[in-house]
Amino acid sequence: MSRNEPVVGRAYPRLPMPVTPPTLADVAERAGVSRQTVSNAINNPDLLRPDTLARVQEAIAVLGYSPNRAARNLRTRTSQLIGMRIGPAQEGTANATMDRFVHSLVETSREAGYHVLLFAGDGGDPVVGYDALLRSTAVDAFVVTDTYLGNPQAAWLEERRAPFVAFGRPWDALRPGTDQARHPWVDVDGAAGTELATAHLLEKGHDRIAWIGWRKDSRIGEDRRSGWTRAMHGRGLATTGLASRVEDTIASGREASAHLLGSARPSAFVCASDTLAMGVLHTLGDRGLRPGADVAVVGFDDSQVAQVVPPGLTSVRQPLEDVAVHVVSALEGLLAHPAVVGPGVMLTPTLAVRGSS
Amino acid sequence: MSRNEPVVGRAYPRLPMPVTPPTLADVAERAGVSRQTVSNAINNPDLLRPDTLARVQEAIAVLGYSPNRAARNLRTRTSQLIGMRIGPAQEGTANATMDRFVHSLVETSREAGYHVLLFAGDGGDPVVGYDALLRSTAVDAFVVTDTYLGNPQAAWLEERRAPFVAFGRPWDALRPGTDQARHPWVDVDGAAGTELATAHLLEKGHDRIAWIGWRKDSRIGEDRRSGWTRAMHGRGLATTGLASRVEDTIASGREASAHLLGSARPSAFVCASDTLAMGVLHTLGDRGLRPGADVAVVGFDDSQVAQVVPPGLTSVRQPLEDVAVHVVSALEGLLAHPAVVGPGVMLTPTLAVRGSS
DNA sequence: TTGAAAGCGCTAACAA
DNA sequence: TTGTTAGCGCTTTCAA
Repeated sequence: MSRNEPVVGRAYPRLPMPVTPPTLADVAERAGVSRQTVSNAINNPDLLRPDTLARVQEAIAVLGYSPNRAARNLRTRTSQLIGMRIGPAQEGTANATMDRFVHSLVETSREAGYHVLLFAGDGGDPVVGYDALLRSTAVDAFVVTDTYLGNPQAAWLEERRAPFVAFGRPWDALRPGTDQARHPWVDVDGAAGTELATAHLLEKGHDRIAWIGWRKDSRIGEDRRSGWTRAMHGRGLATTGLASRVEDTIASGREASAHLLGSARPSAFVCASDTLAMGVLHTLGDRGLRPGADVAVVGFDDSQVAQVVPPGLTSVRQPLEDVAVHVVSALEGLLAHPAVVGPGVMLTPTLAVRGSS
Repeated sequence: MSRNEPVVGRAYPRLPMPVTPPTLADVAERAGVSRQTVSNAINNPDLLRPDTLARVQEAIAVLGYSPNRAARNLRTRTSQLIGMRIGPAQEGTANATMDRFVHSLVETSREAGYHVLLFAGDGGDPVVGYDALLRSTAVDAFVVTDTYLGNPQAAWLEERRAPFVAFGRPWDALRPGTDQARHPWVDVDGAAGTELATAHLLEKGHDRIAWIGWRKDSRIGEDRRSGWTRAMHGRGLATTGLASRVEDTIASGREASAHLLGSARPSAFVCASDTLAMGVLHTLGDRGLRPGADVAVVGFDDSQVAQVVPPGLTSVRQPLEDVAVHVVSALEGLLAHPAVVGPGVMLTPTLAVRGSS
């Protein structure tokens, strides 16, 4: 029952686009059939006799017809649009996960017949943007990417029965008594990533591996931290005095690493973000230490920064292309069967090894 | 004549959102007026008597009404959507101009009552994405960002009389006999940026300043290069042997700078991109030279990479927020008066000075 | 397998 | 100042 886009024939000389695009009626007249038959040719081609179908398709090709979106949307009560909120660009950090994800989402959505509608967050109330789009039925569903902030969006959207898929597990929105969330979600196993990073450093012979992460109230931060402790403890190594929890800024990473180098004297750092890892690189630069050769550093996110900074920053890479694929397929399931909420999807990151380790 | 979004009252207890959102008719019934009066209350509030308006607004607030987008779009033949093609994320480079621009565009569009619809480029024909959206009247206009590649999009869109504004001057699409383009455009003066960068280095006492730019067939590259030569020649300094034209990759920048350091022995580099500048930083790292202290480096784009790499990469910054503002206002002008094409807008970049110079 | 009728929710034009 | 009528272009009945 796929909603086929009209096939644009190559053999037919296409008429120049008139001021107002052709409608179903124009195609019907040219093909000598009724409007419904043209509609069927597009949406249910199996219903037509082959010769009728061919005649209609020729008319479609010649006229360059494509169904008017607004009319179709009005009639079918869909928009083929996925809404995603995008915050202001984060300058002065290495954070670009969302940008990379947007690219993947756009590509994946296209294959599913959807476009991505971007909207800005209102400075004050984070929910107004969602509300406006929802009330006006401007989008079919949302992709929510900032569940981790403890934002009320997920709960708010659930209450409205608004279709959405979260990129980020529902840290505290599980159904009572189950491990099932009320909404579909896709996430990347951060702890597995940092465990991978730590194991990599252990293999390289490091045994004093420090952690620089986010403040304790960050669920993601604590999750990523747990991968480091798990790997260390698994080797019987202590972590006392080797951890630091700070803001996600270059300056904080710089300070934390300077402090740790003076106290616990680690030979390697695992960081909760590339931003923090870049802070470590600053400290090494200040002290004339060489990343990789003197002190190993691993970041998280595999940002452009990690890829291009000399001598290359080893970093945990989230499979954002796969995330997008799972998000879109969850979205399709959600729109097809609104009542059914499938299980969450947890993906495993990889490690991009570069000069810094 | 502004198309006001309905005011959401705080004083009125909002009814829970029903399964199907309220329509104009629901509001009309509740307010005891006709549907047209409700429509006027939203689109032409001045036409209503204050007490009627208040009654309607109360009903709107209580019901949480917002006009159905599809119906409005169908009737007004607009979509309040701006289409923008987004390519795949460029990994392994420092190029993120488009991402930063998208953020700015989304924010600016919102103020003008538009949303941004992102679509992916078909690998083969770059025009199919535009074509599909145009034929189905899914967007009101496009923002085209890759005119510089010599892509046929601008000409193609012009031929279709599709409304669009280009980010990037029309390098070879000027009207015959004039310096006017056939379409509105906004661009940043690259030559002014590199001239600024070169002048900055000259002030710092450098006189052997090298250029690493793109291949000669890149109009943007040659434009940026001209700012460097202008500044050098303006001080009576020769540029012979100080320039290199390569691919826009880290490796190319690395090789070119290594070669130049061995031949012309420059004390500073001006680069056509942050990617190339990062290549220079790689070479300096290889040779134990300190950016800023031993050799100065300036990039172009003020990417995240420039901002966070130690000791900070001085870089030419494009005023993308302003670009977005001018693009959106050109778009509004275009949609209001399709026949009139205003003059292009050229903006001046600034220099973000950091440790590398 | 094809066609006729109805209506999605809104706004423009006109009438009262 | 408010209400009535018509119709944007499409798809979903239902009838032929």
